[in-house]
Amino acid sequence: MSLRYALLGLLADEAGSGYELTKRFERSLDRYAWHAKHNQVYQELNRLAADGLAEVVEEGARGRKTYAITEAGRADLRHWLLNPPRTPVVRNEFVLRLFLLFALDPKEARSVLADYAAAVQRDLDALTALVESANFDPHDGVLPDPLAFGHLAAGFGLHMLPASRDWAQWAITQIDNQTGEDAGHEGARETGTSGGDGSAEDGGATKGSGAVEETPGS
Amino acid sequence: MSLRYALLGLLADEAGSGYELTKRFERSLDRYAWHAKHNQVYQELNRLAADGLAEVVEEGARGRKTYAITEAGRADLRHWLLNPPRTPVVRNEFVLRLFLLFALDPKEARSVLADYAAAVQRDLDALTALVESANFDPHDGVLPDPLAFGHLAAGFGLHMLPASRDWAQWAITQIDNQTGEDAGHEGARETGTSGGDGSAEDGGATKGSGAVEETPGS
DNA sequence: CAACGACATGTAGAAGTTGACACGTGACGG
DNA sequence: CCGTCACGTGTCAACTTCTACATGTCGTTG
Repeated sequence: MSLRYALLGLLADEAGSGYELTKRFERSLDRYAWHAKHNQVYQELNRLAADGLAEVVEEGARGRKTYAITEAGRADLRHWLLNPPRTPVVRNEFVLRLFLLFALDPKEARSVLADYAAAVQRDLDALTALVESANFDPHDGVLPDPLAFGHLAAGFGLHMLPASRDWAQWAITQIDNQTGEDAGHEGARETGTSGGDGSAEDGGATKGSGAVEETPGS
Repeated sequence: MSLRYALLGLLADEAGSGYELTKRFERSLDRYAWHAKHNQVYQELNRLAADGLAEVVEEGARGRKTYAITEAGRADLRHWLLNPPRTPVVRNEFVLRLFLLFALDPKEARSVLADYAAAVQRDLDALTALVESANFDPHDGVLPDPLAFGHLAAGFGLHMLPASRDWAQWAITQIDNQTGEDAGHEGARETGTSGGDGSAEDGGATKGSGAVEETPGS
């Protein structure tokens, strides 16, 4: 049912057509919150309209239909937002891959982590640039209104991306410490596999006594 | 196909039965990486065996079948780990809900955020306690081996949970600033809705000029 | 030894998601 | 005015996941 509420949420922000909503979906929710394809969006909009939670408020060129949320839709969305389930579903193929890295040998795992950290850094740079340019088109990214949809999402990225990158770098130091300790003959040299560019290297951190360390505290 | 690789990953760590793998799944992958139900696990194990990626190495009491990964399975997993897709799928009902908070009025949104921050803090406390008790049963959580599965996952939690909590607190200050500025008559009082306990309140932070601020830098 | 709860594995149908394809429209350049 | 490309909406079959149900076992307790 999450897709339904994702769409109701977007409609609560502003009415729009399937095509337009698909684009907004990709811009805002897709990365961290929820993924959906355009055909799913169209189908769900039809269902939303059938259930009276949204309605067609305009029909334009090329069969374009603009949907708006109804009062019933707002009430339903509100109820969903205020009643979180005990165990929400999380599916993240990124993270899954990272968690399973132990199945590779250390230098391969190190390479994947370095690539990941670099990619996260690129995302972060892009987001930072977007946020700092502070006066964007409201339809193109973050809104100036601090309560608005894009603002919360941007803040989320600005908090989570560094943490994600730092974790990857921490994991790299764990690997380096490990290979340096009990396999000192092939530890910390350039890896090469899958095009790692080494741009995510971390200085320091040569301790490491076995337990989890060097993590941000509570 | 992610479930398939999640299971191959767990099997690469250690052989196990469907029941046991389901438990390991819930303990390790479920929270951040991938969610699956027990019946899905059993079905996928059958398919894995049919495809030669896993095999039954032992049949015990109560029809219990212990599966182990095969060489083909290891190769397949390795290939998957080393070849990430351009756009992995992310679905997180938690985050979706948080992103759509703008559809509530400020005090309700504030309450949900406070609840969320408190819940994250509880998770973090639990994880910290687990990690600090440093000598757990290897089958019960984090392994002492720094490269091992649970270790990377625990480190992930220790990095991401504080960021997540901090984001929620940041969002709360954004709401407080907003309501304090242009609706000063009903801004920062106790909310009550859905049982917020206020334990995640943040002192300070009364600035706020419209753009995204007070976020960890690059 | 009967009852009971945790263990352990599964099936069936419905709902959600994916990937590929299909088809008409409007704008714009040549 | 013709081709082409982005726009815009949709269908369909295959696959994945969810909810609910079904079935039997082992160990413990009364």
